[in-house]
Amino acid sequence: MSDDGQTRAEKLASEIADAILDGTFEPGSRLDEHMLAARYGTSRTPVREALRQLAATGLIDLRPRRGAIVALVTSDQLEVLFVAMGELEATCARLSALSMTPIERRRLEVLQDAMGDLVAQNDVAAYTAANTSFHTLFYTGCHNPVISEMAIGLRRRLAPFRQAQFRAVGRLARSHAEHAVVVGAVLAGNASAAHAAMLRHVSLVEDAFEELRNVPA
Amino acid sequence: MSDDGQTRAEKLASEIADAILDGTFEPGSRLDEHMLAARYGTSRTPVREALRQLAATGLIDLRPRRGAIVALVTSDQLEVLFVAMGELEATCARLSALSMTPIERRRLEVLQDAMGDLVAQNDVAAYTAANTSFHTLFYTGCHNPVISEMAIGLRRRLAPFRQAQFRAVGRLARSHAEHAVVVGAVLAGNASAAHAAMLRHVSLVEDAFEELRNVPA
DNA sequence: CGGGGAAATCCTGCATGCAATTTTGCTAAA
DNA sequence: TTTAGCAAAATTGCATGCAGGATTTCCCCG
Repeated sequence: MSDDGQTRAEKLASEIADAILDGTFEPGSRLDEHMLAARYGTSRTPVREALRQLAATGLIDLRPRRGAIVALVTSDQLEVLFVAMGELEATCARLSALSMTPIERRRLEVLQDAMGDLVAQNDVAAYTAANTSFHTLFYTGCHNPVISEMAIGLRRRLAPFRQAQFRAVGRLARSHAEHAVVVGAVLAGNASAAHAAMLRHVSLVEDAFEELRNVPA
Repeated sequence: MSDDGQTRAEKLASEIADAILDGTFEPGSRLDEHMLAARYGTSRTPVREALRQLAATGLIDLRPRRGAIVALVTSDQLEVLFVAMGELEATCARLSALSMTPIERRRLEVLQDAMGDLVAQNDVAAYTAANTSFHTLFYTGCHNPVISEMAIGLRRRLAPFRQAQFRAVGRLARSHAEHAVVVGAVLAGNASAAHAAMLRHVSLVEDAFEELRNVPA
C-alpha cells in the first residue's frame, strides 16, 4: 500500500494542492467533487474534507452550496500577498538576528559564500535552488514555527508568480548583494537592520515580478 | 430557520471554536465525533468537516485514525504564539503608519483621547472594550487582509490567556502611555517607530501575563 | 429574433452504514 | 504485584444514498 499513515483526505489535499500549483487546475476553474473523486479514485467524502482543508489555506475558494473554485488572485490581492510575504520574511530575519544559534549563523555565512561562487559562474539553476535554502535558513532560524509556517504558506501560494525572478541580467549579482546586507545584519545581531534589509530584498524581487508582468508576453 | 446561508459544518466549526475558547472543552480533552454530533444534533459528517477546518487554525490537534484533541499549548508554544502575535501586531502598526487614510488616522486620534478619559475614570471594563477597538483600527488600517487575518486568528487563539491583563494596578495608565507612543509614530508616518512602539507595547502585555501566570492562584 | 420564466438536471450538503484500526479491559504468568 | 498478550468494544475513515438548492436549458411570449 502507498499508505504512509496519512489519511486519504490529507493525501488528497496535498495532491490537489500540487495540481493547482503546477497549473493542472487553473485559477477560477470549478473543482467538481464528483470529478475529483473519480480522478483520484475515491469517494466524495474525503474529497470534501480535503477541500475544506485547502480552503483554510486560501488556495481555493469554498462558496457554500455553490462549490469550490481555485482561488483567483486579482492584481490587488497579489500585491497584498506580496506585501504580506515581505513583512513575514522581514520578521523572520529580525527574529533570526536575535535568536539564531552560532551554528545557524555559521551555516548562513557558508551558504552566502557558496552562493557568491554560483554568481561568479552565473549558474542560475543552482542559485535558484540555493536561494530557497537561503530563505529556509531564516524560517528555521527565527525559532518561531508559527511565523515560519505562515511565511512558508505564503511562499507556496505565491510560487506560481515567482518563476522567472532570476532571468533578468544582473539579477543574480544584485540578489547576492542584497543577501549580503541581510547576512551582515543578522550576524551582527542587528534586528532592525536585518528587518529592513530583508524587506528591501523581497520588495525588489516583487518589483522584478512586476516588470516581467507588465511586459506583454 | 437559523440558517444564515452558512453550512452546518461552518456553524459547527464556529460553535466548537467558541466552546473551546470559553473553556467548555478543556485543552487536551478528546473531541469525540459521536459526542459532538449528538451534542449539536447533527451527524458525524459535518462534524468531521468542521474538525478539519479547526485543525487548520491550530485550535485542535487532528491525529490520523486517533481522533481530535483540543490543542494543548505548552509554555514554550505559548511563548511562540505571543511572540508571533507581537510581531504581527507590530507589522500592522508599521503598515498602518504607511497607509492609513486621513480618516483612519483621525479615528485613531479620537479613540486615543477617549481612552484617556477612561483611564482617568479608571473604568477597566470600558477600557478593555476600547482596547479591542484600538487594535482593530490597526488591523483595518494596515490595509492588508492577509496579515490582519493572521493577527486576528492569533489574537483569538491567545484570548483565553489574556483575560486578566488590566487587573494590575496602574496597568491602564501604562497601557495608555504606550498607546500614545504608537499613535504618535503612526500619525507621524514613522513606520519603524510604529513597529518598535507596538512591539514594545504587546511585549509588555505578555510580561504582564507572565507575572500573573507565575503567581500561584 | 431576443428576453423571461419554468422545468429539468446537476451539484452540494448531510445522514447512514460498513470496514479497519486503535484502544481498552481481562486473563494469566512471572 | 506487575506485565505481557489477547480479545472485545469503541472510534475513526470511507462509501453510498437521498434531499434541497443552484444552474442550465428549453420553451413560450413579446
